[in-house]
Amino acid sequence: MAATETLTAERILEATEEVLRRYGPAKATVVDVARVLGVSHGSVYRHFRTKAALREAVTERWLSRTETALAELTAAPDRPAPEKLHAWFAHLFEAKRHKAGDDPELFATYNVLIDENSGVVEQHIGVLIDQVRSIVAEGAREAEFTAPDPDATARALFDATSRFHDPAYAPEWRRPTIETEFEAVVGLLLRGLRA
Amino acid sequence: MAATETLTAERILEATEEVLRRYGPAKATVVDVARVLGVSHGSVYRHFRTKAALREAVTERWLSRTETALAELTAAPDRPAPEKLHAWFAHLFEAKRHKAGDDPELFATYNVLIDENSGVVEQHIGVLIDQVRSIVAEGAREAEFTAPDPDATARALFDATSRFHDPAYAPEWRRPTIETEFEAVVGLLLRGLRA
DNA sequence: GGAATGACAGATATTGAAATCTGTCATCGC
DNA sequence: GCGATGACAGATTTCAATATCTGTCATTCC
Repeated sequence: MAATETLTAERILEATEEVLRRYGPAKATVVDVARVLGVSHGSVYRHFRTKAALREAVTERWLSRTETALAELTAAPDRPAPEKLHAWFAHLFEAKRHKAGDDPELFATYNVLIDENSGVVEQHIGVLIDQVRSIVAEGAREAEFTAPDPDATARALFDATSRFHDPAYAPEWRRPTIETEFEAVVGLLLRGLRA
Repeated sequence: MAATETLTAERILEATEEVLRRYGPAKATVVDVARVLGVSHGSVYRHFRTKAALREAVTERWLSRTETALAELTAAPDRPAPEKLHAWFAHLFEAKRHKAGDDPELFATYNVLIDENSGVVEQHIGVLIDQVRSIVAEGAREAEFTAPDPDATARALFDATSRFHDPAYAPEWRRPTIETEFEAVVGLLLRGLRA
């Protein structure tokens, strides 16, 4: 009713994302976020203890969208594990590349978090590796993969494909040959997994 | 005879390396280098057209030491290709890790070059990939490897092991589990190569 | 004659003062 | 009573003046 809806964490996150998109992580301030919401910056601090916590929450939400999309792929039934694993990495690569290209400022925010050693990124990687582990274990169960230690194998797969999902390589993702290079690496890894 | 030997490019490189080691790439100046040599900075410019060229020459020399050591390994006769490839990557990892740990300032200089998109680094990578290609081709000849396109395969191997030689990951090379992770990745790749 | 010098202009980096921002909290208003 | 406010202190960033550095070149010196 009132022109001012109640101030929720969700609304603050929305506004923060908008401000980050517009100004980037270097210029965005908590006062900017408060201004967008038409409140004082003190009110923002009622919901997020620090600016870093706010930044983390935005990134967490942003990363969880990728996690969810990949989780669906992971859970898909009746699909051979090798094909599934290939599709999973291709999708991850595509998602990261898309984010780097279309949301450069939010992507930069994500990189700030990496430098800060925030647990959010570590956790994100943990979730992703766990999805890989799940596909590897499935492949081993169906005797398509040899993987004595699915956990270590999943991590190895993730490490070996770093060039295609680690933000440090984002500038290289525009090269026209990058798709071919991706296929060469994933092809080699899948061969290595074969039972 | 004279207290002052003639000023050669080699002597300048030596002095530059010393200065870089002491002050790091951010603080080292051409005047510092000249002071170490007891000459005016104008004399340094007689041998190197710009400061960037000097920095490049130092790094090139530094990188070529690694290239030479690995070339010996590559050329070793009577050694199975899989074993050779494993040793090659282990040696590269060890060399890079050693440089990052023992020569942090020179390592930082190397990273400056990467940001400058200097051809020196690209060339270094080219030389390394060519060595890998040579081992892969040898393995294919001896029917130990399946590698329809040794060049693409070499690049894929290099890409897949980025985490263990790309300076961007240097901070991670202190983790105690890194060796295990290296072995997991290389093991998987060697399996993928097997004929 | 040819290498070395050092004064110089323009570019880059440093510094310190002023402005802005973060995070707190006593107070306000519903 | 409880969330919102805005004044405030300390931390951080910005900005402009100052200092240093890079790269050139006319001149010096062997």
